Amino acid sequence: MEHALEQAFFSRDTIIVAEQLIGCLLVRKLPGLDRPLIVRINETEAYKGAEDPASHAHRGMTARNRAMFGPPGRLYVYFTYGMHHCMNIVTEQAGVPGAVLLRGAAVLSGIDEIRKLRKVDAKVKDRVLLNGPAKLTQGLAVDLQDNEYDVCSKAPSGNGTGLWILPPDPHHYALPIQRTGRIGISKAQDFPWRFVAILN
DNA sequence: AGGCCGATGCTCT
DNA sequence: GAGCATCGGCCTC
Repeated sequence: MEHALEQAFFSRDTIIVAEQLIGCLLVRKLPGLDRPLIVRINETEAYKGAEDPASHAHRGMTARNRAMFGPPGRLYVYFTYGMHHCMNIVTEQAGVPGAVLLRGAAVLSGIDEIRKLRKVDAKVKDRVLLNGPAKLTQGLAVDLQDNEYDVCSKAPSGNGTGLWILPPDPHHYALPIQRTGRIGISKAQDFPWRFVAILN
């Protein structure tokens, strides 16, 4: 394994982290799989604290959003709509809420296992397998058990579970990035805090 | 290609 | 009790 992104990467302004996570590789190790699942992040959104009306942390810390106030580099996973999970990487510094929602990715390795986890039939195209925040968590088997997991901790050896992030592949051209308003929210839709890789 | 809607249960007021 | 950082199916254009 190459060296994963360290805490210093995440301990910065949430918007910077959201933009720089585009093109990074998300690596997921699952029990019983000899090879990790690897995807390239292509859509993110930044969420902050009191100044962000759309953020779970807008009105302070609660049992659910506690991870957003903790140290950077950990996961903030929450359950929504009675059936879906969404995953964030915590940013800023301990005591200052912030997180980047991972909204979409392209599969680089482990396509068969990811298709199985997504429970899709053979007609579904690779391109749409992980193009949504709840599809991403389902396809990588991330749920509330992973809340507050430290993505900067050492990857597990053997057949344990782990998750970490690698910088963009240096052999790959940098992806052009589009910046837009966040989607799926009812407040602060004008904040341009969503980043999307322009593919092809 | 895009809009509407139901599913389904937790969180916060 | 209302709303939800969603998804997939079904409908119309």
